Amino acid sequence: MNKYRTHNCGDLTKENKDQDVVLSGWIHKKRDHGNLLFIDLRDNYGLTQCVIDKSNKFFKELEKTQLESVVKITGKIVQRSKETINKDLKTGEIEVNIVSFEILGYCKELPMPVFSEQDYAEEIRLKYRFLDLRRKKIHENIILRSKVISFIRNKMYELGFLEFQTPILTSSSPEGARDFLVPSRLNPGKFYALPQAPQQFKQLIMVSGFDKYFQIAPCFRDEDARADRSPGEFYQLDLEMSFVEQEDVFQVVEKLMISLFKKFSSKKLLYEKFPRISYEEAMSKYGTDKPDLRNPLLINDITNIFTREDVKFDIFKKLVKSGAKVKSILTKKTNDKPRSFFDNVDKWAKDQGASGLAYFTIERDQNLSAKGPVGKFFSEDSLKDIMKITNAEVGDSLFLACGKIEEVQNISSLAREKIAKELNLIDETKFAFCWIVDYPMFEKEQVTQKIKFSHNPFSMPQGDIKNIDFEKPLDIKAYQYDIVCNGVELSSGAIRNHIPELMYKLFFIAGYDKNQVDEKFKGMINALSYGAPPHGGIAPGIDRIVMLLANEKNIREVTMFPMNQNAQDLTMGAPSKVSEEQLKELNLNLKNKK
RNA sequence: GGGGGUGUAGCUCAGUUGGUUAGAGCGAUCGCCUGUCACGCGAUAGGUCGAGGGUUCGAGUCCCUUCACUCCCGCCA
Repeated sequence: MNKYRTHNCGDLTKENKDQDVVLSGWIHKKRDHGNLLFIDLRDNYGLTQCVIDKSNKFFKELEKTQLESVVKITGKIVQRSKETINKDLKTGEIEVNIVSFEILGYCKELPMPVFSEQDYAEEIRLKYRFLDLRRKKIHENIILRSKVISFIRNKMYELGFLEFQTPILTSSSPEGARDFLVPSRLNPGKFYALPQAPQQFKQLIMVSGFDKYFQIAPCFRDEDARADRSPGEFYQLDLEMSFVEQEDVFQVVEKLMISLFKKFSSKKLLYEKFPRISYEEAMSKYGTDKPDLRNPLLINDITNIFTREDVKFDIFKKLVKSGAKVKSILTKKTNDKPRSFFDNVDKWAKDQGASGLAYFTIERDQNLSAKGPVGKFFSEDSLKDIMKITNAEVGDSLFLACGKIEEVQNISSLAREKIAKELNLIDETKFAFCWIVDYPMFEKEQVTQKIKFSHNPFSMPQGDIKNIDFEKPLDIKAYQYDIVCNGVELSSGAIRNHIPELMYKLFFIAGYDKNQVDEKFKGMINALSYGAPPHGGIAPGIDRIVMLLANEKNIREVTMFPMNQNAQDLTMGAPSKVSEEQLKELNLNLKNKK
């Protein structure tokens, strides 16, 4: 028999009554009646109420034992009387009559309570992460994460994929995020980099003939944090497949996501075949390439309205003349909304750095008219045209943003989200997946006006490879795609360019000659020259998937030992100083010694 | 690098227009209590009001500087 327990704290029921049991766990809560003491004993599996009274010689000692101490309790199961049953507890029909107990791990006074559903400052939570992780919600999130990863592994094997590890110490890559560097002792003055993603390795795996690869891969990027982005490290479900087209990748990912989200959430999937939306369409309808399709609001371009003689909205007309665009967001049946609703949205837009949002509501007496501060600028005819473009009806309202195309897309995308929230239009019980496809291969850099890769330089351009018009690089689309769920970008992926000659041509457009490409991507280009299969893949973010499933807004709620915003691990005290000896061995000198 | 928010007891927070000795709940300690499950009741301890400087007769409160945490922009092929 195990020395510490015969059962865990989650599995005793009235079936076990009269049995002698041993339980070990944490003292979750005490209810001390002076001569009678209830103890909720907790372990990973649940809570069990244990009782002791003053006739027991251990009573005084147990009464004084701190919460969160680890104890071993020996006792007998008794069935609770009907009035004392706790229906909220799996083990609520029984309790353990304590015979003896022993402290296995003493607990000092707690810096933060474990028994509480209150929110605490991140600082204290991260410093005492081991205590924080005992708390119910996050404990369950972490267990969920483990189950999700295990499910993904099984499913990927089922779909014919093999998991391979790729190096953690690798070479610094010239493009992309900032690298984490690791000095090499044996190669003084040289550095390894931690992989930003196993991108080149997974392509090499395809060239090596393994056909279908996946990995729950750690990725390291030295960039600033966000609520949904850990500083430093995160995990991807990295996958790559040979002899596939874009749709083949979609099939695999849809199968995985649908089964995963059905298993781990009670929320319904809005689409079982994820809509394919072109980048262009997404930008024009939603103002972003990560649209939340639960949000029914649509954006329309009504720039042309402001070239009409019978529209007198001079501020917008002037801007339009100098190249500005006007985007509208339609809200249905909002004529009964108070003025403050509209003004708050306008004020919010100004807080976002935009010049604000004009608005009016369409009414009809004898004639059509626009009500609102700028309503008077629109003729009846112009309103009819607006209604045609936007599908607006009498009683609906329109919010208008005007400015440079990038700015107006940005603010209308944010406004779409904001207004939907205000009007409570987002169905929180649904998951809405979609694919964003047909990304442009190149884009013009704002400042320098230079042509550069818009996403992954290794992506395959669309169309007949022999007939690509390299003279018009901005027209070239790539087999490059994103998967988005509820407005969260889960991943980018692509069919890769496995033809070195084509790669040189594309890199030339972005300003790299052959020698530079050979130098920068030595391993890749070389490998592709020895018989590379057509291949492609994607790498959905594990952390964000778990966030969606756990209904959390912050990635630290699904990460066991996250770093804070300054990329410090408060539990372990990382990063930390190192000794002179270590630096010397690595051939390093610190420039600014403190 | 920039912008916003927060910082008061171990924890979560209140603290009015600048005004006497800075409060509450939880936790801790002590006492009472044999059916609780957020047990109850009573008492005690616990504060560099993030730090520094300034204005003022007087600063938790106003001003300046600074630090920490957090959210956002930049960044994240």
